[in-house]
Amino acid sequence: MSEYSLTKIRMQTKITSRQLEIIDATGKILTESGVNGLTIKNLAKEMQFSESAIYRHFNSKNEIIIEMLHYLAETLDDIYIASYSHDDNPEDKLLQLINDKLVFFKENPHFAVVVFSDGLLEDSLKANEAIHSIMMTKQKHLRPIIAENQSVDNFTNDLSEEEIIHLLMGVFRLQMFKWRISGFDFDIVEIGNKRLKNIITLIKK
Amino acid sequence: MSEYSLTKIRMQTKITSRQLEIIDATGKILTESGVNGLTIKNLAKEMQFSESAIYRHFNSKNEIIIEMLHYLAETLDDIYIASYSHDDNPEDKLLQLINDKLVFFKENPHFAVVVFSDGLLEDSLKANEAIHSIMMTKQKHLRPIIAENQSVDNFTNDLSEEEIIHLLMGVFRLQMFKWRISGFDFDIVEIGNKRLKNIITLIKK
DNA sequence: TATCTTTGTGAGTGAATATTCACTCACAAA
DNA sequence: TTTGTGAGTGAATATTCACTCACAAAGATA
Repeated sequence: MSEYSLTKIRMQTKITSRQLEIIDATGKILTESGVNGLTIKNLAKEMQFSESAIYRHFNSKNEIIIEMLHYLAETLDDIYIASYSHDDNPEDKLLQLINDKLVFFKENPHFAVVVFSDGLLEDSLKANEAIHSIMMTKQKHLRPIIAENQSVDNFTNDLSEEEIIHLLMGVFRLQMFKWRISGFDFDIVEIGNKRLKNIITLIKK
Repeated sequence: MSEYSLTKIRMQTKITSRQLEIIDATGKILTESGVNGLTIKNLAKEMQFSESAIYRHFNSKNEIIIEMLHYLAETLDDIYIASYSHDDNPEDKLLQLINDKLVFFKENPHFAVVVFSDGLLEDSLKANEAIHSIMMTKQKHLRPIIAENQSVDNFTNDLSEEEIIHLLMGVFRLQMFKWRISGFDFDIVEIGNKRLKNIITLIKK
């Protein structure tokens, strides 16, 4: 395997375990109290140490958010890679990919919040960048699977690859949004998989 | 001030022209600087008068946001009502409805931001309520049109009414999101209508 | 003319905010 | 034994926040 295999080139933003804890706490606060609740004070309270200690691990509040988005992007990339199998038929590949992603969000609901909260940063440039990168990651993994399904005539060619991806992402984003504003009240894995089946019903030849 | 906002009882929250200007400015700021950029100071700067003058027209910052959401909900409702025609065939009704909505957002891009920004308020109760109401409004108008299309066998019955609506809303929300982070760089009416055609291709019998 | 009413202002206020400061302290390497 | 370090602390900082209030200009009204 080449050292420069596409999927592996993301640089290891080495994150300490403490930093990860803080990122988790950030997510938790965002989940419970929204954007305005995310203050260093609340973060310190959640971490059960002083406000100043936060700055031992991050240079600024913005950095925390950006690091969180990067971490999420990397983690999702890993999930997509892990769920990839050469053996399955292309439709099962899609089912597997989506299911794994749903399970991840079920287990880490606070990340569901972050994906939708734009306007998190004053300097929205870097945030948009990070959010964009998350969307691109998903697209990167989805694209070949859709293409394969189309080429074996399992999915329709009435819509382009890109259009089908948009459809999928739109439906899932909305479902995640509903999940979130419901207070994570239902089983996102179950409902999410149902939505996928719905779409497959439509795009299957 | 009693708020019995069942679907039909839209009380005329009489809004002055000055208030509307402030609401517009609010949307503009949200678009450009995100949630954290929305301060009374910035609002005053945008309005080109003093901070205290804002309080001549609204009692609090929260009130501005809530009033903005109400105004948006009412305006959208009006648009839906205006676009409704008894004569058209059910598919054209859908095309018309979506097109009118797209045109509205094209002309008022800053409102496109608001729809996605939850966590706008600390006291998120009323805001979430308002956002929920906007989504319900759309659903209220979409539902009978979808149902009619299904009942005349123009749209598939493989998916329920609700599932088709979810599909539509998901696809449009994502498209609006892309529009927004692109800096409103493309013609949302054109692309949006294309997306609708895509979906119709799939759900048409 | 005299007096409301509306809409603006400038100068404040206390609270909250992110960030910095000087400082401990346990621990480990030299 | 000395020295360096990572990880914590409480107090202090400057800034920003939403909001208040006494006051003024200008119409409308009486």
